[in-house]
Amino acid sequence: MKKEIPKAYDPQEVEDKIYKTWEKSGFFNPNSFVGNRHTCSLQNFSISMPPPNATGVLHLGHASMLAYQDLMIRYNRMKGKNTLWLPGTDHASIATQTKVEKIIAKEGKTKYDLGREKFLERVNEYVENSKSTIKNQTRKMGSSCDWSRERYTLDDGLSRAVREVFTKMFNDKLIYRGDRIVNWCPRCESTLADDEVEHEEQKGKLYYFKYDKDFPITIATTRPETKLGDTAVAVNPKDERYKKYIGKVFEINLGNGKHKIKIISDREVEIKFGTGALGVTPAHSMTDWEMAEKNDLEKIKIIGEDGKMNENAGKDYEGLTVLEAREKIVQYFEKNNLIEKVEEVDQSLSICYRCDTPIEPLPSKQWFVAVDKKITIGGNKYFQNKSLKEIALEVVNKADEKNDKKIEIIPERFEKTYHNWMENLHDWCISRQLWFGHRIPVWYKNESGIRNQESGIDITYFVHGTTIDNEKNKASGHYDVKLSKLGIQQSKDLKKTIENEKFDIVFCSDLKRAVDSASLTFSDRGVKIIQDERLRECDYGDLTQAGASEILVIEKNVIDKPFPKGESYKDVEKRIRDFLNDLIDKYQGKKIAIVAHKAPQLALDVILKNRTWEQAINEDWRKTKEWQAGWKYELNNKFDNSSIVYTMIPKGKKYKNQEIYIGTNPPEGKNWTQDTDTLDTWFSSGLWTFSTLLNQDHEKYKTFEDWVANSPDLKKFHPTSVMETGYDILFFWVARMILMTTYTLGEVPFENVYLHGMVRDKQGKKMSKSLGNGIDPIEMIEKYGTDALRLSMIIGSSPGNDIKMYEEKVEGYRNFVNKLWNVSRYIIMNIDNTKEAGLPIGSPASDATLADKWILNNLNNLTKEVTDDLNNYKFSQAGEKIKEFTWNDFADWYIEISKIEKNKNEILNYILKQVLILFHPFIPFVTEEIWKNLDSENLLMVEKWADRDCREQACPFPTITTARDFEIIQNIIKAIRNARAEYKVEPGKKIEAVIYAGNKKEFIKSQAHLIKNLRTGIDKLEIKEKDDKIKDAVYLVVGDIEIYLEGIIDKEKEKKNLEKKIENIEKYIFQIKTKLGNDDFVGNAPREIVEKEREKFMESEKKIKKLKEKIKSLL
RNA sequence: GGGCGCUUAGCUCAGUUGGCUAGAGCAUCUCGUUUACACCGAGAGGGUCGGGGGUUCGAAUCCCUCAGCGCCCACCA
Repeated sequence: MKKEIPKAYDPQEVEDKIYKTWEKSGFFNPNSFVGNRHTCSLQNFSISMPPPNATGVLHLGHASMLAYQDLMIRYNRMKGKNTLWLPGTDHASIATQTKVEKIIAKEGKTKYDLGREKFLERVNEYVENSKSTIKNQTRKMGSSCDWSRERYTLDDGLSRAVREVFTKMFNDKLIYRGDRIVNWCPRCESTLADDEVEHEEQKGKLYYFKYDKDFPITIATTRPETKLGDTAVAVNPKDERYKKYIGKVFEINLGNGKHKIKIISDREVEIKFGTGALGVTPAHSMTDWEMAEKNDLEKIKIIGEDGKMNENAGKDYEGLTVLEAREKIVQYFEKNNLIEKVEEVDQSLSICYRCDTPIEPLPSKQWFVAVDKKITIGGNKYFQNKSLKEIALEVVNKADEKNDKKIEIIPERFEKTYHNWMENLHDWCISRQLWFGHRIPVWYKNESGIRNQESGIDITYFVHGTTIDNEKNKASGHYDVKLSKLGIQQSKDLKKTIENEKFDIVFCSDLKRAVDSASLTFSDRGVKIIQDERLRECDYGDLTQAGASEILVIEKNVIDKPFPKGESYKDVEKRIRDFLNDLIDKYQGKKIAIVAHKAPQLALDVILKNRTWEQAINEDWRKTKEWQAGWKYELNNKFDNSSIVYTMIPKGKKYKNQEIYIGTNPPEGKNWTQDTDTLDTWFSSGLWTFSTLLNQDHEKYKTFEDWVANSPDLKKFHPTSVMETGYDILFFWVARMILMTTYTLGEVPFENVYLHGMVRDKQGKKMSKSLGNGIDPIEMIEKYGTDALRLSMIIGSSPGNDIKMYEEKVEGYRNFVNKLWNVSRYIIMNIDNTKEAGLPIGSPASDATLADKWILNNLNNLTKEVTDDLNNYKFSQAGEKIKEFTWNDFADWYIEISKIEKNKNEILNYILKQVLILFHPFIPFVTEEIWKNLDSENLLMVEKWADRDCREQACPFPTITTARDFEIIQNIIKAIRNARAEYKVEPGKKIEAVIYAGNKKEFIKSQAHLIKNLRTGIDKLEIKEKDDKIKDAVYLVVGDIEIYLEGIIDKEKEKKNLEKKIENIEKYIFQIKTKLGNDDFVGNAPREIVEKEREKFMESEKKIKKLKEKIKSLL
């Protein structure tokens, strides 16, 4: 006994240490791994780790993905391949932004309160945090990925790749900007791609109604509120009821002004549904939009981006939420007796896949990727007058044998799913109105320096009422001062003046005079007043409270240079610009009132009216002089009291007229502003396999082509070997990578796709926080160890099928890991020579026992089968086989035998090592730790794989196939044990046995030591050739061998036993008899099969004869 | 509406191209302190392979059909 080894394996004690050893070795990085290459071919093997979202923590889904990938990586590394596993994280724009929004909501804030910049700071802070959590947890799983190559989708290099590809696609006319109906999530305030919309079955009401009394057709709808935007009614052309109306136009009024309804025909309309007539709402339904396109109908947008009805819906509805509007219009219909009936129906509701908010289809101007446009790209073998969709279909097509670079999906059935999805793919909307993500590399020329917006925002600016300071001609700056009596009156007057004006929202500066004016003017109007400190008066610093006359003189001097301790007009301009950009982000198409001060108003002149500061000040002076009384303006005729109306961007201004620049870097020159939209997360994820392999010092390369050509990793590791991921993101991600990569590089992103299933709970339900049925992988690791967790996810699962997880399962594998540990503990503690297997080849051959040959033979078969299985992605089978071998053959039989036969150090050591090698990719920690305890020089992680390809000598011992022979001995032993249990022989009691072995006598004799000593409790064993007399003993038959156990017989029991055995065998014989009696079977079945049946028949006949004889003798 | 998958022991699953009396783990029951391991060992019971039909000498396996469950896609207002 040389070493003290703990009785039980303690994963907590070893895992972190082992991981550190691996990391330190540098072997995660293929550049520094030279380990065992000499025996195997120098192929490359690479996997891009599907980037976990930079949000939250690792869940079981990640754990299973990591287990599979690490398994493949470790296997291939041991095979001697140049192996790279590249880790990273995805910024996951919408998921992350939603998450951070929720966090700041708890602080009572919205993203607008923070502003774009500050909000993004918060997001990045959050991302950094969860990134490090995820990284640590990835390590906990034992992942042997190359951390030196870790990437993040928002890295500099990866971001450039995004801009490069966007630009390239734009130049190839694959990206265009279109005014189309899109999926809009009112909560995220962003568009969504078609597949980011989920459908939920819901009960809904189907209303049957007429637009008005004179309208001849009843239509049915589940969304009455959208009827305010109807411009047609569609009927099936074959529908006799409505044929006469087709082409006619009716004028209706739903209370939002008159509009025309044209009766059109469309084959898509189902005659049997509802009334067979469909109200067409072009702006708010995907189907209707297409009909409108075909029929050239007007598209009236009545629902805004905030999910509320807009002015097109009419005065009664404007500002109402969709549901409020629904109620209201139903009331209207009821009042006017227009409703025929209301039906309960099941409908599918579209919701956002990130926040479950109902989706509004809206027309909007967005960026799209054209998937059906055929293009030709020089040097790209795929794109020769082909579309993205066509190539994506071609590349995943088993039937197409000619295609040399095709992608194989495992399991195969998902290729069908993929095709089905791809064939139905529409142009992909890639712009998002999110803040977090890659800004779209598009710049607009705009004199104001503010992003152009088509829908426009109306700003009505009110300077606050006269204050006490005003009356004294004092400059107030940031000093809080009260309104004078006049000021209060002015504000009240203004309230009356603008009585009929509707504002969506009011902003005021947070200084008292502005707050008071605003609340006097806008009280009781049901409009929200928001204070914003960016609207404050210019801070005049030391001049605050000085006489105004002085300010007037030197006002122009404050343009660039602040007064001491104050700020300049340029500073004011800056904060106002900032404020306006916020408005643009949130208040598209809204009418806004601002109540603030003079300087901010001048800044608006500068920004929106394109004045210089000098001009603005001069104009202001003129006005002031003209009217003498300080703070009244009448620049716009609309109001007669201190107001100015700005329309930030005129409505309907077309982008065609606008100068636009698309490129990787910002354009030269002034007044370019970048589009504030960001790109769909999946756009950057689509580049993941190659953007991560591009050189990170990208600045060196001026062109993209140059950059690509000078990235050695890309050459070496791309296409990646396997893409391992869950089937749930086949479309989101896998499909997009195929689209984007074949287009950009002219090669596929990966050669194989391995899809694993979803991890579910014991009942097969999805794990979720709300159900509380989730299992935390880290908790499992702490309790049972990483290896146990890994095994419990790999064994018993098949590709593409969901896997059920529960704690007992992990516990079971923990037990196995401990068993392996104890196997090694026994061997190490009992073996003198554990040094490297410089095993003298052939030396133990001469005295190799049957058991030796049997176990070695089994090990050889195991090695071959496991290698085959792993090559064919049959991970579960491979793992199960090793486990079975280890536990059953090795531990339960062979080690026990070694205690009897002795001197098996070399073989025990050899088998243990082979098992460790085979098992390492599955359970890296415990195997590495045992390996270390064997005083090995190298890490197991880089040990050569166990099969013939990697080792000169797969097995140093001669192995003859004697499996059958050993099984005879096993069966004899099992039969004796069985009988002992059945006859309740006391454990300690020794028994005597006689075996009649016929011509196997000598063979059985040679193994008598095993029969005696392997828990059979046999004291005296006689082995004879022929059954000379039947003794008064328990009788057993194993094949053609008969066994008598003496001294334990209970005649009644023995009789029953034998009878039962006879019964069973008779049943069996009957089956074989009918088979053999069937001429068709004998004539048609393969000879071997028939022969086997005959053998079985004869054997059973013999057996039954013997048993019958035995029964007779008992009587 | 279209497509896909699943249904094998009480539970979780194996079962390769049809061919050894359909297997394993957990659970149950009976024994057990033997040079590692009770996170263990020795044994036992438990299944008309969802139902029905077909192809075949032979079906858990291939085909059809029905039922139940689950998933994905789709513009049923």
